[in-house]
Amino acid sequence: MSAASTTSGARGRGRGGAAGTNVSDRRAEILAIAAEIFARKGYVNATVREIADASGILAGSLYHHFESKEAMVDEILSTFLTKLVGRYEAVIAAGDDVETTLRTLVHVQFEGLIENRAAITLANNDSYYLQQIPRFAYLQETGAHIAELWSGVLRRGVDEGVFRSDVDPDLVWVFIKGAIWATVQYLSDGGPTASQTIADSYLAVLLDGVEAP
Amino acid sequence: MSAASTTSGARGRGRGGAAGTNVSDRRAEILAIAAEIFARKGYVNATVREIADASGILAGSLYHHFESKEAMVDEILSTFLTKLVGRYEAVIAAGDDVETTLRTLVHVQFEGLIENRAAITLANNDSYYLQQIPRFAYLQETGAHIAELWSGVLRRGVDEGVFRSDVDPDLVWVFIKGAIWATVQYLSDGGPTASQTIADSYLAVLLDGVEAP
DNA sequence: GTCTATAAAGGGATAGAC
DNA sequence: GTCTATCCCTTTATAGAC
Repeated sequence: MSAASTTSGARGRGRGGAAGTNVSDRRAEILAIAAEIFARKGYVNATVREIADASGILAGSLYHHFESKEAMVDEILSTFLTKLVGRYEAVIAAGDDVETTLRTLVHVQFEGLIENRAAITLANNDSYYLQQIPRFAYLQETGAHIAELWSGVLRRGVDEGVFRSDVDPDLVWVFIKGAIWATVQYLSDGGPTASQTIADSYLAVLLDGVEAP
Repeated sequence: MSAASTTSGARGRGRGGAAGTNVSDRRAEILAIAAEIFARKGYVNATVREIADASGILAGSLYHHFESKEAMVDEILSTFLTKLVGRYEAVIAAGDDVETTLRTLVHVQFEGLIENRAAITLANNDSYYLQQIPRFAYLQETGAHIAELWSGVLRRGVDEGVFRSDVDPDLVWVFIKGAIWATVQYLSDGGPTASQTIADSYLAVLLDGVEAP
């Protein structure tokens, strides 16, 4: 997580402007473009020339804004993950009953799906490779932390007799994560269905199963 | 994996082959090594030099066996997919009742998970990118065909009143596929649990949900 | 803040010797 | 069937002009 604050930075030359179009806006703009390209072509296959091109500048000029290609994807992923973990923790801290907590977590997960489509696609497709780079070790750590949050809720549900006890909560989290993240493709493949509807469909299947009542 | 120990020795001309070592064996051997490397590092990031190295030969020599790097991954994926589709179709053709068919499909899917770990990881991580290359257009077509097979079974179950009718079968297939394929990572991350057990855990959740009875 | 120009490295692939 | 040697291309990143 510390990676978020470590981003290239240092060049923050007294900026901190409060209003108006400033460096941060341009940075954010380029970063959003980069995220889309990373998501579409994969991190390794996306080139800085493409990103610069899509941003209307030349490749060399990118390095005025970012330290490196790695720094760009680092900022995209760490920003997204920090936000996501924050939401999860807030939901859990709210202290609702365990089924409500699970329902809310699933909704949060699905909402994030659209809002952060590019970052999630990127995480989906390239985490495995990026994790091998020391700089991105936090991906695995954060993944483990998120798994802990979810399976903690599931375990609590088992303890309270709300959820079935014959299936390993860690494994259930793997199922949930896989199922939800897989819908990213479904959504971008033209599915017009709102994320709320899909979230409810998933909750129906997750809580009660596919068998007819 | 043990191939790693043969690193670039290059002088290993022993051939130690027992009787019957032929071209096809060597091809298959190299292809298996390539699949592991593709799975571990991603298609784009894996280099032909690495594959050659792990195979105990030099990069140029690979081209005696394969036309190109693309041809290697093509063969890995198409072989795997052909086999997988064949199994699905056989299960469906068996004509069991719809719940049994679904159960068997899930088991087939999980069995393939271990047997074809490398190919599935590869499909998981790199399909998205590879699909953009004309040569790999069949990945999308085969994916659509597989989706049809599964959601066909699900639809039949809905028609027969065995499965709930309030959730889109296409969407359920996305959930199922995501959940099962996500366990690849779980399995290779040291999970010793046999695929049978995991398959049954998933079926329990899929059919009846996580709520306590 | 962007451009021109280019360095430095690594990639896939080929030709021909053995 | 493998090695030697190498070509050609693309990539990330840098230096300095404007």
